[in-house]
Amino acid sequence: MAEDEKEHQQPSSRPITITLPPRSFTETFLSSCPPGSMGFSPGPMTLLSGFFSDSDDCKSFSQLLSGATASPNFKPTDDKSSAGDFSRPGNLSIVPPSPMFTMPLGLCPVALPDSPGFGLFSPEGFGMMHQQALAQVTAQAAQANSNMHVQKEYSTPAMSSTQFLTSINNSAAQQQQMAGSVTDSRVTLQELSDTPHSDRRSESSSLAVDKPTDDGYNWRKYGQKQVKGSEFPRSYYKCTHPNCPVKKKVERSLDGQVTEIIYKGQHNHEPPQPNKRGKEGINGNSNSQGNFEIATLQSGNVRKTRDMKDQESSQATPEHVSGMSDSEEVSDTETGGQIDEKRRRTTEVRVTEPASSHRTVTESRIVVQTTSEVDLLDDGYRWRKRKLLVLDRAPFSVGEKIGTRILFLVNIIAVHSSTRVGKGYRVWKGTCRVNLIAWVGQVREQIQEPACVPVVEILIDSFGKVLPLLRPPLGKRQSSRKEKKVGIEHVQMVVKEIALLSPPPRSARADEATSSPSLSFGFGLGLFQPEDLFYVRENTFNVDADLSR
DNA sequence: TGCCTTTGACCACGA
DNA sequence: ATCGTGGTCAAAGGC
Repeated sequence: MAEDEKEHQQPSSRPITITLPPRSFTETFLSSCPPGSMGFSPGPMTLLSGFFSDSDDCKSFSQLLSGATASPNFKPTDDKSSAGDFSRPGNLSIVPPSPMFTMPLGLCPVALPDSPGFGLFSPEGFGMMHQQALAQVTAQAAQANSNMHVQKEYSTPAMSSTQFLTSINNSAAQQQQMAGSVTDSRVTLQELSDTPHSDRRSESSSLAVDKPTDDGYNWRKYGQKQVKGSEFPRSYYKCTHPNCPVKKKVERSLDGQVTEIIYKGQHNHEPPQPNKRGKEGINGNSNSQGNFEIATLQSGNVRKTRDMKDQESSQATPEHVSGMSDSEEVSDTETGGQIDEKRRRTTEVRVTEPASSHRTVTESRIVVQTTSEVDLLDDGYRWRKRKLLVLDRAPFSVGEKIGTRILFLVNIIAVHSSTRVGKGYRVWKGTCRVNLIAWVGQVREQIQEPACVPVVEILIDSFGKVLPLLRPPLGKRQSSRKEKKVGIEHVQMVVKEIALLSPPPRSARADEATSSPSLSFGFGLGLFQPEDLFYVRENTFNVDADLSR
């Protein structure tokens, strides 16, 4: 890179956004999925709506929330018995599982392949799905598809969700996630849950700045260039698999944060096994980034690029995710190497800057990663951008079916207090802006261990990547065979709408955001309802201090 | 030794 | 035809 270019590089201040698929797609997708059959995590809010379609048609996020809170089953969790020793702030409401929709246990949204609505997880297209999905963001997201068929695919050795997530995580996180929250969780869930947090932490910390995000595939960098209009250099990667045409462009800020990822093409192979992957694939950093990517993909952030306009090839691509008509059959008979790249249909999963804070779910972009800089959005408040948050799923012990649980990934904008409720767990009280991801976690069996219910740990490495902590406090874990990890269907949603429902406190006002020394920002994940206030001190995320076990 | 990154040069495309 | 820009190549070097 030229020196002058380097000089132009500035610390990252660009948030990562995810481009969501057109609403029409999600709607179509949702409508095609029978209630209760969704086994993946929806991505965009519209997907979430779809989940509720059996009881409510296409409700807005707010409506959904309202519905959730209004549910007969809903009530603030003031019963500590349901939360173990959690000292949950009074206004930190926990939304009881709702019967609105159910999901098969163990299904991981993101990894579910072969969804009618999403071609991403088709056996042949899974790889690409993964990446795209990554793009969609795991944590966030996306996750996709969903039906029993998907479940079946999901369980196959070739692409178990765990593997998928693992590869992704190994390379990254869900938040990604938020978008990071984004997660294909399947992978991470298991892998991460089996990995000591401390280890993960260290791994994450070692992430090389210029390593491509780990999305389960191996990449070779073949170029880097300073692109006009972008303050960060763009790196070009090719999938190292022979004849695989997939490429991706990654833009990173100087501090290594991914600001944009664009995938092109479709893998014509399955992700390499974890043990065969490059170093990158197994380090924590990769994980967090991978999650991010996954999240992105899951969120359905696949969009056609300008290249698509003249690409007539019918090669299978994740276009289903991007809103292509189901009728658009894709024949995956050509390999990337055999196809002129310029002729191939290109699908990009892009993470770009968010536009307006008022954008709704129907809009195509979601912020999945941000920097710590304070940005003035157009909603009258000043918000501090945070980093990618990728979460997988929460640990649940299961008992009898109780319904659906909704988890929202929230962006804490002002922390009033945080209470440590057991080792590794903390309940935050504050004002949140759920502008990143929303997850829908479905718990079909009654939670036997209250401590596992309401709180989802969040681990953030030194790079600001959020890694999912999937296990309940060790002391509360149940070794019983009855204990299962219930996959939380990840739904990437634009939750800004929630912020509107719950105006930021004065402390969050733009005029105070930068002047108030007590103002902190962070991420939190929890059961949420519009009026809830979540406060998290930024230092709450200090892994060493709060998440060590 | 193989794989990967770096990086300047080159190419294609559109205005 | 020229220029700007994005994307790719490929030699050199690093790990």
